[in-house]
Amino acid sequence: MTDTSRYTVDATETSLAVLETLVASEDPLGVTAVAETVGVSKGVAHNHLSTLCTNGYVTKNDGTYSPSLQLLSMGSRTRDRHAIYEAAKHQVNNLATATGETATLFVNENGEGVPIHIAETPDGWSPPFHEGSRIPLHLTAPGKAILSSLPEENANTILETHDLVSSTDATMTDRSELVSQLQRIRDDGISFCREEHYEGIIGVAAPISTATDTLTAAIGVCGPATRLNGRFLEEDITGQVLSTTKSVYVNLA
Amino acid sequence: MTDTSRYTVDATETSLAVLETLVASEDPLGVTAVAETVGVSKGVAHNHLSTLCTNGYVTKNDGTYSPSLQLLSMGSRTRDRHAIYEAAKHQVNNLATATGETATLFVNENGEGVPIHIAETPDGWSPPFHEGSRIPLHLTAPGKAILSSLPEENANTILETHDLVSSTDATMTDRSELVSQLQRIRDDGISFCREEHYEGIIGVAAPISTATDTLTAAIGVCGPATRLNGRFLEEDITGQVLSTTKSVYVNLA
DNA sequence: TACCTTGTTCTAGAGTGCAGAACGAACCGG
DNA sequence: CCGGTTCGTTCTGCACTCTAGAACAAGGTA
Repeated sequence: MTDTSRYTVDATETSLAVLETLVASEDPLGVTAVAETVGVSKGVAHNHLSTLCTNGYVTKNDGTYSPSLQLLSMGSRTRDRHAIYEAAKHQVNNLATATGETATLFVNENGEGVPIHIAETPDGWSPPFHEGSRIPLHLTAPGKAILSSLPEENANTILETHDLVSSTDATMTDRSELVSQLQRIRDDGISFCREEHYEGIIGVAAPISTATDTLTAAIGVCGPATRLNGRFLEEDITGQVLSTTKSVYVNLA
Repeated sequence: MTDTSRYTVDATETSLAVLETLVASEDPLGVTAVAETVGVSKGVAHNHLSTLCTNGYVTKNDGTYSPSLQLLSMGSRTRDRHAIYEAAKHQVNNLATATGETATLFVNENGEGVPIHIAETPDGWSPPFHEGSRIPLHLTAPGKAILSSLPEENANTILETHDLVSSTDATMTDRSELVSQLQRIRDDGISFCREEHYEGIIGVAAPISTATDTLTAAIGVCGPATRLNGRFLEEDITGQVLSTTKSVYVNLA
């Protein structure tokens, strides 16, 4: 008995597992492969796949199944619910163009950092996360910027419910050390990440100030340390991030 | 008995209806509102909502529910399955910058046109559709470009299974007329839309040629007729669309 | 305080989703 | 051309899950 909370719809969980299996796979999958991955019988996998199919979440080609772009539609609708996205996306694009580096817009969802816009440059480098990923707040520059600008009690509940999981050697796993760094971020208005999330990747970010406290988001720039080292200050990328967040603030008013 | 095909998982359909209700709503919804919209009892709505919640598809705040950015994550993963997206996104961005107008990348999914990338300009105008929407192929310039470049039998099955639904007065609802227009598009390599999808919006598009016939996609430019009229030829926006698709072709090789 | 209206929990039984087996089609090597 | 394998699909009956509806708790309002 998979008793997560007594009032859980098992069939739904099976369907979601099927869908996630398809999304996670590189290539289209057949019924048998899905059944094995999810751990159900072939017949059941078939029932769930055809249900997802008739509802438009999955497409079928030559007996193999793939997730459909309906997910993109719902995802983009969900992103549009965050007012900050419309208010900031062009400025984030401009930031990427001006710096020649990847610029990102992060929001806080349930105590985790989620990039809802990633503006890449045509140089071919892409960050190792994608739009919609959940990334622990303490791991990235935008995440720490968000943490630093949250009301203190909210930040504390987040730190209590989410472990400071380690991602690289540089990850900040000590809470008191993190708290003092957050204070420095509050003082300076700027947040840095030095390979704390991925080896070889560094970033800067600043929180987006808001009149009301309902919004919490941050804008950042990140890229390979080999290319970016020193440039945050030398080329004033830091200043560009700050003025971007300020112009978004004006845009919101 | 909702007998769509005898082997359908009803509980899954209920959960999907719940999720879609949340996505469609502007604001977070409570249990009662969801129950009414979906047409189930309060208790059942609650079960499905908490199932979606524990699985990360929905977030809960003060007793109201919203769709979560997990949908964006899965949507963006699904988009990344289309190799054309990586190959074309920067060129589409450049096209938008060069023309000062909205540029789009469409693919064909199950006989419908789906924009998987929309590059807007900072002028504030946004197209009335969003990434992931399904749009009948005959309604848009990119859609017709796709139809024209499909192998003839595939195009025919699409025209047989999808009605030429009317969207505006200008919509092409006559099949033979459409077929002859498609031939012209094949000859010219370029496709136009003159308010056939929405009043006041016009567009140009060209299909992306491919060595293998597996890919079918198109790149276009669209915007308000009041601003765009005449400029397709005068400013050679048409030529820019064409050279963009050519450079993507090279990029794919 | 009394009375709404929320969200949540509970229960019992109708009916549905489940495993597993059987079917048919496609493919492959001999 | 044919036995063997593997696939997707269909089938069946029973166990158990999901459902409706009622009851409960918690807030808000007058």
